[in-house]
Amino acid sequence: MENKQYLIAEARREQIIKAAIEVLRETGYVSTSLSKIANKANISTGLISYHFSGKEDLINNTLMYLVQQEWVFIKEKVEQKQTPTKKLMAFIEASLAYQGTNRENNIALIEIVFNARTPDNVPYYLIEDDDEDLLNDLLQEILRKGQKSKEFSDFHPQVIATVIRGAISESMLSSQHKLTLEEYNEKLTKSILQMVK
Amino acid sequence: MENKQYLIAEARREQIIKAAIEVLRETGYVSTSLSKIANKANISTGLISYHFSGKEDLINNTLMYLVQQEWVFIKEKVEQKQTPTKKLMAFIEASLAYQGTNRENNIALIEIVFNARTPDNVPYYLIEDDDEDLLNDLLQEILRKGQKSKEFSDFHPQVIATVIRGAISESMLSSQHKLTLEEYNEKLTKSILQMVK
DNA sequence: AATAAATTTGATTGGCCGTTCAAAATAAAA
DNA sequence: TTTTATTTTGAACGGCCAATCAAATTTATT
Repeated sequence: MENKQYLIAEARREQIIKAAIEVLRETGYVSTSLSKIANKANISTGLISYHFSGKEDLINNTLMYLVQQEWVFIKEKVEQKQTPTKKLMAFIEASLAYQGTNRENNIALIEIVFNARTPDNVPYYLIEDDDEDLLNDLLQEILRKGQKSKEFSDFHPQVIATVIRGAISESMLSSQHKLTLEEYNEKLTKSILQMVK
Repeated sequence: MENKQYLIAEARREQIIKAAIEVLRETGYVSTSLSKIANKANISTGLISYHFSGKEDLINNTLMYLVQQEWVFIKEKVEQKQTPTKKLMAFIEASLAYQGTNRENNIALIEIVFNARTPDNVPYYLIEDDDEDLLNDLLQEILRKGQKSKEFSDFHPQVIATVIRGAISESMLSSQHKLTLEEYNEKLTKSILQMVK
């Protein structure tokens, strides 16, 4: 026991969030309880209630943490490229890469999005967060600029954005193709470009 | 109270399944309990346990019922068309139409797929049911035949199938585009054809 | 009509849940 | 050091859950 036994609040909050992510992946949302999270983090249950106003608050903070992680990773990769075509390719590659290397985070995110509901009982997966979906905005901006520069053909940007993001999400779930991440990325990118060019 | 008070077993089972679908949509998987389902169906909780071996059994039967409903609907529409291109268009249109007109069923299906886990704790959404995913098989067959007849270009059928199904799933969730079902179907089909031709 | 089989009820049981809170431990401030 | 603020514990509470089962009701058979 050489660790500092008490961490300041912010570090403790992050520790709890990380424990929540682990438990979400291991047992699923339905079986995720505060006592399991507390156990995973080696703290008492009461401490979670001290740092978060309740289970819902903890879940929401965990979701924000997960969304932020993915956003930062993908945004950075996209910004390194200059042309819309290259940015689009970077977007796809980075999305697949993030899902490949942060599988635990992605599963936790799925568990939350498809389970949590607002106080008035609306599932998170049906919420239209027009202003909060940063990845969607980024992708749409790439598509629009590509159309302006004539690299891309004339299509409805939101529809194509939906197709691309659907393809990325689906590929995380269905591993029915027996391809490596690189092979899959190459084939997916080729088809998407065929569609937008 | 003019209904027959007692139904035979098969009818009772279906009644319970339909009540389960309603409760799943209204309250979400997490809050779905046998007593709520019993209440919705105006029967006692014990009766559910009499007709199903447990909650898990009921959920699995509900899932099979939902998958079957969608499968029959789409399969029929596809079989009415002759060429791979027309079959593909019918597949997309029927998938979107089913989701549009059976929203309650689709939400219940999502709630189950993203929550239920096998006894050894594998989420349903990660199971690779190679032999059980009839819709995937149907779509792949269409794509392969289209390649044989030279209507479609040379691509990896499973990858494209994943893209198409992802686009369809995603479109149910993200209604960020403000298009009608018909408009969306038209634009989506156009883009998909651009990709496979 | 009498008996057997199938169906339905509803109360009960034991278990896990999220939250609360007084008391203890630690850290910070004076 | 003394005092105050922050952090942590762990037990206790009320609530809902899935499952069980004996008793009651209805249907089928003889």
